[in-house]
Amino acid sequence: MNDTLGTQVLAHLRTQLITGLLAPGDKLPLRPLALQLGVSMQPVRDAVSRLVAERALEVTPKRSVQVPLMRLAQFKELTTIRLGVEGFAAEHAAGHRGGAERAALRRHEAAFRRQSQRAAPDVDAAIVANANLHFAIYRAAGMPALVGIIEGLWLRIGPVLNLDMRGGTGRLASGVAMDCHADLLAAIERGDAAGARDALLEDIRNTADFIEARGVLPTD
Amino acid sequence: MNDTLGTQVLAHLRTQLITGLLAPGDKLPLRPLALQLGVSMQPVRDAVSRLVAERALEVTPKRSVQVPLMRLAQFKELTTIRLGVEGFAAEHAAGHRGGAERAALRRHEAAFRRQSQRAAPDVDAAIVANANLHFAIYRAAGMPALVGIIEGLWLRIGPVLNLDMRGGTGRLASGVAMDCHADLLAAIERGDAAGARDALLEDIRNTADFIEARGVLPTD
DNA sequence: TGCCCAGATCTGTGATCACAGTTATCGTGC
DNA sequence: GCACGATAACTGTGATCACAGATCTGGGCA
Repeated sequence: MNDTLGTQVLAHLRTQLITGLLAPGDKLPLRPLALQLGVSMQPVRDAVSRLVAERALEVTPKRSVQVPLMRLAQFKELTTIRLGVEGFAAEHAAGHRGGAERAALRRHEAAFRRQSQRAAPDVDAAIVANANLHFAIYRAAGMPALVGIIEGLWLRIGPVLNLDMRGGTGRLASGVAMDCHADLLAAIERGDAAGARDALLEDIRNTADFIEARGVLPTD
Repeated sequence: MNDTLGTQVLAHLRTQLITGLLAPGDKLPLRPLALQLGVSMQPVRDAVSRLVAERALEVTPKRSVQVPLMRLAQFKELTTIRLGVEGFAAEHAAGHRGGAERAALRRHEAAFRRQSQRAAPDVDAAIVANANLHFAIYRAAGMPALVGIIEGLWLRIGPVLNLDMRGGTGRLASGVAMDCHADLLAAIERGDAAGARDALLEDIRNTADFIEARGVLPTD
């Protein structure tokens, strides 16, 4: 049942959104999209409809589907929510210690660190490793519904965050994310809920501050 | 643009879910539903598709759409998430004090109290007043995206909570919810973020404990 | 050369049909 | 009377057409 065409189209669009391959403002007309993916319009309608429900896409009053533009205020709001919700998840993840997940955590952290330290980082690989690390932690909280909520947040903020990283602004090389990840893992491994939360909050805040400082988000 | 048929069907189904008129396990076949609402299958497909995206409905492997059954573990998980997310919203609502919203808050609280104190409460009115009160608070936090997340949580847990209340189990008459609401409003009016959070958490916990004690949720 | 208005083309929405798979029902055989 | 099997009705999914409204394009006028 998960292999319907609509579901496949959905997965395709989700990864494009989260990895920043689709930028805010990009139009997604149904018919050309269907043609490009080799399916009829109906599965595309289903997938787009679901993403519109999660506000990962929007249909404008002018009858066109696009990746929502994000104003600075909305970015700050989503960041505040992320601090609350993802911080909450990190606390619980540290509480549960993530048993079997520990190895995966270390693997993703190493993958991200490897890209950060390279002279010419593979941005795609870094983005994927970062997402894998974060979601491995969130899953360790043992609350699938919470992971779903966080996925919704990433779906909305992903185009902004990763479009920026993809632009090659050198944030990766700064290594601040790397340090946060190290603190985060250490806190989780010693079962320090408050420490894990704080490390994660710093990671989120650093990223958000960097984006905001670039001043590319419209203010009105 | 908001007045498409699909959006109208969506609104109809949402209220039915939140108010407990649709119970877990209820089937929602597209064709009969379309016939009943006097529209074609397509708008119903759109609406159902969006609710499936929010996990407020699910399509079984056997090809039928239904309100998801909820196991005790899932109920507890959703309750934990509500404690985290709605508590977070209450904190921020108290921080912002909710200026213009204060009057609305008191009005909804009064409406709920009125029904609770009646010998024969109007369950529908009480459910609506309770929802209005909670969401007026969440809106006061000034984060629309957060309100959307909480709506998603209520959409999933509403069928369980309000189906129970609708069953006439006398929880309304006990007056515990009433007391929590009073504490909650008092805390918000004096700008006490921690107090507002605690009062809300107690409200959520009381409700959840009551449902769990009834033992109607399957454990496997 | 610059502006504006019509027609062509594109947009999402709604409706309808075909199809494969499931479920229910009813008749048949024991 | 009961179990079983075929068939009919129903399920969501995919495809396609019609339609109203927005957008783009190109030609004609000032």
